[in-house]
Amino acid sequence: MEQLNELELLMEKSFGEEAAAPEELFQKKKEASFPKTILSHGMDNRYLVLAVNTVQNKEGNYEKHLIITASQSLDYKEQCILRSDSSNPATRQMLIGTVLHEVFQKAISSKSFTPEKLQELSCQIVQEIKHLKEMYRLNLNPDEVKQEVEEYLPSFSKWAGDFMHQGTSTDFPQMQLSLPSDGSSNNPTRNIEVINSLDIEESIWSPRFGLKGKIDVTVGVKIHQGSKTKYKIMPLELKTGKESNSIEHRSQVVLYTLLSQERRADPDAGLLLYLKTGQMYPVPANHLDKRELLKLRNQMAFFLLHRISKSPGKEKTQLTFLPQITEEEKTCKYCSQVGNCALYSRAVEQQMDENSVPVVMLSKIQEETCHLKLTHLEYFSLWYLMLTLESQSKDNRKNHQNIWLKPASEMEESGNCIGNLIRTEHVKRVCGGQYLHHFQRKNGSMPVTNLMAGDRIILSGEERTLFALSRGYVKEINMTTVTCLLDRNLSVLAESTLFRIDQEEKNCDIDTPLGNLSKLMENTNASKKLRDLIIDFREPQFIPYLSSVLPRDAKDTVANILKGLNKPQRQAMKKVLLSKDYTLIVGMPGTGKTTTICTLVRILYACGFSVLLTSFTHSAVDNILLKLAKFQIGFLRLGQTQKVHPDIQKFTEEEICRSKSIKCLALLKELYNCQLIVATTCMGISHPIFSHRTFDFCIVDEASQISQPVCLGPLFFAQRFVLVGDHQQLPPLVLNPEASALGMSESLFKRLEKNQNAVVQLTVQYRMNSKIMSLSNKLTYDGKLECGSDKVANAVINLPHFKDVKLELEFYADYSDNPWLIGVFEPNNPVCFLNTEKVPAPEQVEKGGVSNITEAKLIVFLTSVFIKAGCNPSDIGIIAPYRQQLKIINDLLEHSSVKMVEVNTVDKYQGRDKRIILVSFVRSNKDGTLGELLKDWRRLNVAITRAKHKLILLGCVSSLKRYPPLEKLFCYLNTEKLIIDLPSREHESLCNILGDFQRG
DNA sequence: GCTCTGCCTAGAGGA
Repeated sequence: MEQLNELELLMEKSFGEEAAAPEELFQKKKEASFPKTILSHGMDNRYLVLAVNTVQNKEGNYEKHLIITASQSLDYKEQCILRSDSSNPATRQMLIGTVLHEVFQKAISSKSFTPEKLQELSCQIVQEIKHLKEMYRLNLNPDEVKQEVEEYLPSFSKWAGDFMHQGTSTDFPQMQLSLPSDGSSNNPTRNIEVINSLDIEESIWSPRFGLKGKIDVTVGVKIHQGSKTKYKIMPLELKTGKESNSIEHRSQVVLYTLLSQERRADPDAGLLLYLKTGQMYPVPANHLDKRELLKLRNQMAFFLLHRISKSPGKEKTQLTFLPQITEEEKTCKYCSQVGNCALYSRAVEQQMDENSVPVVMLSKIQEETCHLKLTHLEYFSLWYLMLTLESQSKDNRKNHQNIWLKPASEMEESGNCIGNLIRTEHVKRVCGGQYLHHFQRKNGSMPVTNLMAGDRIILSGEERTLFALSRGYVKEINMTTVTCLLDRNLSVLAESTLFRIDQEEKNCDIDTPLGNLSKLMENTNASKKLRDLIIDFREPQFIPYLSSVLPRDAKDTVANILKGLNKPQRQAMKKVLLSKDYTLIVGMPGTGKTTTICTLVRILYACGFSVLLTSFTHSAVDNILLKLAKFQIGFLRLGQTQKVHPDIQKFTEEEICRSKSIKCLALLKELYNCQLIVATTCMGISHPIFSHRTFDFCIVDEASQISQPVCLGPLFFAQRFVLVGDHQQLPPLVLNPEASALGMSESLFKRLEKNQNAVVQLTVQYRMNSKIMSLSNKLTYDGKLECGSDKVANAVINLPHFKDVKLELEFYADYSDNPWLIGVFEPNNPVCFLNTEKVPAPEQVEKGGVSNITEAKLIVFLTSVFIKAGCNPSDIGIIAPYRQQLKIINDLLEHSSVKMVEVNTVDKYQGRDKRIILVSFVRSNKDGTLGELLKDWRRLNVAITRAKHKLILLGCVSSLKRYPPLEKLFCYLNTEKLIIDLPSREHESLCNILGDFQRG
């Protein structure tokens, strides 16, 4: 039964039929196995396999069903299901290994290895939520895990008794250890004494060797040789598996000695401790070994660095070949990456002949990939290439080298670093692996900085040797102190240590989308269905009659909920309920997407369906949940509590565990299984809940803004899915131009829209009045948008003091012959474009971005007038495509003491609205320079669909009409006579008025 | 040419 260890083991009582084994053979086996076997609980238990059946399960995966018995009389049998779970490489041994590491680390830190202490520690650690979560994932019984952990404990005590007792040098175990620094000395026998633990999980990055890692235990060791004693600080590596003292294990220790040199003197050697037996081996770090390991490291790095190449002559970028596939079948047999390796080889390298791949491996590749069509392989390689390109794009590769190379004082100028910090107050342990630290500037106050609460950071010492001590995030920052949650406790360092904090680079997560892509290619029913639908565009199917899906007792409730909806919304609900595969809901601007999703969830809930609710961002997920919470519908919100909306935090796993003080697996299971509705972001799908639960429906909001491999993630866990979005609004963000050209910004929503029978459009909108709505109807929606009611259609802005303001303005200047001001502020003119051509208002291009100071001044003037006329500042929104312009506008507003007016980019305003929107288009030049941003008609569509009652557009018509989308807009505005020219030098007179305004 | 959001992510063991 040895080989069962690598498989997920599931025991179920069963008295099912079994295939009979030949009687003779069976008798022999029975006699051979039973007499010697101890039939008890625990690790050494033995069973006899009576029959084996291979069965395909619901998900299409193959399982082995064994009938086994533990009794000689054969009257008590059990069924044992063996599942090879390739998508989930975590195993029981890994979990037990992790727990044992923690127990040992806690014991050595507290310098106590008494059986009582060890017992207490294992009890505590096994009960920690993070481990219970893994037990849930792996279907393990906590008692069994605890029992298995406890079997190691006597060896812990034995080890401590051998190496850590009080005594003379010769009392310690003798070991063969020749330290490289001793030269070729004669006698390699030493007595080894472990004094203490100096650090646990010490995290070291070594730019010098190009390595990083965490050292299990950093120990102080005395090496006795005769009367001589040497003191060394060494890495101690713990192993819980078989005592192999293998080349792999020893090499790992050698690498740790290299890391260790970044912080202190060369340890010359490290220690390898097998916790099963308490046996410890010294590992000398010989020069030649180090050199060979670094050579291997460099070969690996080479392949990782050159994942793509441009073929000579051609402009086309391609994925490069991976290192040659090994010829050893055995190595492949136990590799967790065989599937991916075969897939890459077949799809990317297209290696299908004996010249490029070892013959024995060809069949392996064939076996792993034969279920895939050419279209699937092409989809895989294209997305693999695009994801790789994107992950290598400039913004994602801001490397860590500055933290290492540049002093903090220099880095502070960028605003991403704070140096010269000392620790104040005590370090507070918040929970396992999170420590609250307070820092203060050693002399003086904090520098000007971009760092904000919630930012991920890297903490280093000012000294180079203390590079990247810990990672974490900023909890709070003010003029005098920074509070950080760090993954390590820094109180082990001297109090006078000077620290620096650097903002962590954004490393784009390529693992999740790649993992999803790989999963899409798996030979399971769920993946096959998604491949059919997504790659091969199989037509989505629908059930003809609602009666077959609606439970009778839910009909009234559903009918009631439907009452509150408009016609297209009801159609959407119906379509979803009838769907067997998927539905796409197009939510045009202002059509109540969030309300529609909320209603959809309520209906599905009433029917007893389970729903997985997701979106790319936390805020989009919470928007729906905030509405849902009002209807007394229960749900579980997964994800980090600190990222969740404060009103939703009480629904997070962490909060529920805390408030109900959940400390056992049974309660955790109940928590995971009790809600029909589970909500999380698309990236949150590695949660253990998804290794057991599937859902009737998966709803993805903002789907038109999510890239395909990310959007795919949650879809694996549901029978059918609903994508909600609008591809006429902004697409997924892609940084790399080549990836973008290859089609990376096409969302799954856009791709599947080809199947029109799956699409429902929400066309009735409740945001814009009819004049504002007409713009995007002409520009993008072909007149499909309609107002929800006359009230919506005719709504205008209310400016109670406008008459007074008008009088005041006329006091300064005569506007009778150029009444543009009235044109702008008149509530019955909901749309106008102010042309700055004659002013003029030229743009400024700097390295930080594009801006337009004249436009900014005009915008601020208009805003001030709206407020003076009685408009609530929080009803006004200012939009510009460029960050630099926002900065200038914000500065001017602050100068004019205008508060509560929200200034943001077009991209950030997607999904939001305001009563009044002012748009500054910024671009204005004579040389014809065009930026990329305004070329995208979807960005323009978003910009002009945010205002409810009044939309003021500001820019230079002659420059802007070079952009096709804007040209189309001007064409319409012209026919409606909505473009107003500003007179020459108008901004100067207005600025004077503004000054008087504020004084008055 | 200037738009930016998700991820706790190194190592826990197998042979």
